[in-house]
Amino acid sequence: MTPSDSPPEPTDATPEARERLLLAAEAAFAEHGYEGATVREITKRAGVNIAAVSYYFGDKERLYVETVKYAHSCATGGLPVPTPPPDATPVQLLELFIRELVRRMHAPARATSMQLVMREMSNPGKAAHVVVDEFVRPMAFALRERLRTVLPGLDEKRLLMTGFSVIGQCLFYRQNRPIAELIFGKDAVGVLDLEAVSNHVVRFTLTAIGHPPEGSS
Amino acid sequence: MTPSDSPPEPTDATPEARERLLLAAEAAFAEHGYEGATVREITKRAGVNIAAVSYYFGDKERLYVETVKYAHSCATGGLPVPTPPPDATPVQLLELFIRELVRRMHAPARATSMQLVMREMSNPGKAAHVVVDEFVRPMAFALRERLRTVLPGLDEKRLLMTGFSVIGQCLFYRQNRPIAELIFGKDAVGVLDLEAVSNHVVRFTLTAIGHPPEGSS
DNA sequence: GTTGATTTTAAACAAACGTTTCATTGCTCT
DNA sequence: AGAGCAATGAAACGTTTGTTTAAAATCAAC
Repeated sequence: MTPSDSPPEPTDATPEARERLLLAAEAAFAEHGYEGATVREITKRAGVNIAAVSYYFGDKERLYVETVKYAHSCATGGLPVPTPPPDATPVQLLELFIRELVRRMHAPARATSMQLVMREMSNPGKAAHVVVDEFVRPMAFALRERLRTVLPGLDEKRLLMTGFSVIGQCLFYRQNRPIAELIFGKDAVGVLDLEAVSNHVVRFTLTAIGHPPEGSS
Repeated sequence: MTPSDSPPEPTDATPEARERLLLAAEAAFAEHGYEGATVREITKRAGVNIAAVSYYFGDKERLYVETVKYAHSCATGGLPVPTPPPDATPVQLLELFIRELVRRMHAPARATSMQLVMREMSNPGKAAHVVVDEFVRPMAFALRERLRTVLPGLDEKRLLMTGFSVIGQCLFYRQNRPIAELIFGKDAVGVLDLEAVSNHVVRFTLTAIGHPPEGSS
């Protein structure tokens, strides 16, 4: 009958309707959440018939999971963990890692993708473990190992919290920018671009762990 | 007919049905969000008739706004901004402020209240500006002023980002605990209680801004 | 040009949604 | 007791939801 219940397979000859559906679903789910977004709105925005979601994905929930995966692959651009240059001190490695972290959070091109992924992370559903397994956990573990190298002898508990301090700083600008703009004004927050933020987080973090950068005023 | 469109007034003789409705709505909205929670589920959990939401609040949206306000007042316990002791150095004032911030984020008794408020903050809707105006903005401004006292001469941009670094650390444990548990295990994150977190955030922050506490190993 | 599979379409489905109606209850005054 | 008002109850309202149906359209292969 139809390739509905099991995905039509990434046979690489996937029709373009499927892709447009994913694109529209990404925007809708990112903006209104799973329950807030309707399949009618999604299919309308994608320019396909409403039955297409059943045809290509089976139902709304499987469309959502596939959309989160799709958004995640778009947001990360395929890069797993940033590859460090061979000759670099542990502190420099940590700094590069933080800059990469901030870059991924900010990347304006993939804003909606990131927004959807973040939404799923705030309220972990059936698609969360996929993103965690193949993206977040490797990043978190890599950060912890780099911190461990810089801070040998620190107990696991404080090591974990130090990592959370780094991630917390980075996540803030992604998760709470609307509120920050509501408090301090759109202009005041708008000037905090990628470079300003990453410079600040690097300086703040390195100073906090006892390895202040050179020109730390 | 009924006191529906305008609230029945806090005549202090408010019936107990209204309160139960708010309580049930708080839990439902916190767990499933605005669109995900249904008035049937709420009224069922509250043990009242479905028409009660129309009778007491007019419609679902006004119930939601009132619930967020209610949750906010519950979460903050009525305290506006922590009152500092008269004899305290600027750094001590900042430390006390951070500890208060962490305490408010953690407070397990008001967990659902805080969860609902945070959910509204992540996706600002019609109830966000109320919470921002009478709770978040005063806190944010107070934090900035205390940072300004400790760090005189720092330009506004970096002052803002320093505040975001503090808030970002505190928010992390509230907004991303489920994901953190998914990554590192429930046990590893569970041991990070209020005291451990506030001690860490204080030490991390004070060190980062060049005022390390005494016993900073 | 016809066959057969794949994709798209319009229409309909039952279920759940928020909301309203109206009758009924409980209570307080006179 | 009876009138007036606040509160509750059961049932239905019209929409919108996700999903399905079956016919029409598109396309490749023979």
